[in-house]
Amino acid sequence: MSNSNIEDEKIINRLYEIHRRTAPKFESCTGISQTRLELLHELYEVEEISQRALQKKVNIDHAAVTRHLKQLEEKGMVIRRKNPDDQRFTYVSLSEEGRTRIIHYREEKERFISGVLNDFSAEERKVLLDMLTRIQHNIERFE
Amino acid sequence: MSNSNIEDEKIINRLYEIHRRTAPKFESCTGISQTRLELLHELYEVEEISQRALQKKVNIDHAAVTRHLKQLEEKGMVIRRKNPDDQRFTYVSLSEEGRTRIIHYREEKERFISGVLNDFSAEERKVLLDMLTRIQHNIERFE
DNA sequence: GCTCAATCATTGATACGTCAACTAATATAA
DNA sequence: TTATATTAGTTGACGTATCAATGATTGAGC
Repeated sequence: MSNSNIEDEKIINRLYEIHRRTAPKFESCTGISQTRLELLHELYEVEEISQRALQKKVNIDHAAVTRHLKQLEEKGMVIRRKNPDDQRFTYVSLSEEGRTRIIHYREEKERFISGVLNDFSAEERKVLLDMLTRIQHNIERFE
Repeated sequence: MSNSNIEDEKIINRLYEIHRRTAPKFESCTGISQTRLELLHELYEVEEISQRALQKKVNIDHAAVTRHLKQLEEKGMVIRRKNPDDQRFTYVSLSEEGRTRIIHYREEKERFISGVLNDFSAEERKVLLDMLTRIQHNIERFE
């Protein structure tokens, strides 16, 4: 196992560990999970959207989207209705309550992110985002 | 929601998405999950170690460690035995088969990592690892 | 020596992601 | 128009992480 790759390995391991340790703290800080907030945020930006289109935006599995939205509906955060013109589609929108509460969530998220990146200069943030984007592309190209 | 934070938000979202998309591909490429390979790798480096010490090294929850080791034991990859001098401790070691098979896993992991970082210069890798390490520290300091 | 605290391991409940199988509705093409 | 394919959504099975509760063993203080 060559020497240079030990460092590369650390990169991959760090990426994994960062995720594992971020997820619970994100939720305890903001009061909502990252994925759910992302869903709400997409809904915040539109009037109404089909589940399918929403799923494409957040890019997680259909099944997960269905379950999240079902629970968000139970909590009164979102509203779902079938498209009368094509009953296959379910349209989703933020409820009034959802639209109110997301503001608070987003503020907490901002604070959380500020903490995570607090010692990063603007330039560093740019470089980091660029690198992560490249990694993401590299991963897509597998198989 | 201020403008600069949109970019910061992308960083956090990328980190999350990278993990989500890496995990399944890592496993399909190498034939084993990242966490399990990490466990095996720690075992590879020692003769025998207590579950507790192993857990501290890989830094995931006790419960997860127990379950992984139980399954790895069922597959004949590791051997577990109680410490006769202190029955609270369970010692774990790689079986012969485990010791053989990890070599292949590690090779595949190396290939995987090479793909993920293929367009990164040595300098970039260094910078990236440094940044990720800083992020990790920042996350630890929460709450 | 006996009780209480500490430590390791296990198990249960929960959360969230994947894939695969299925249902329902619509589009296509013979 | 009727059979077939496609598309959206749901559900089930599974993997793996977390936290909380429990069991078992050992250590410490009285």
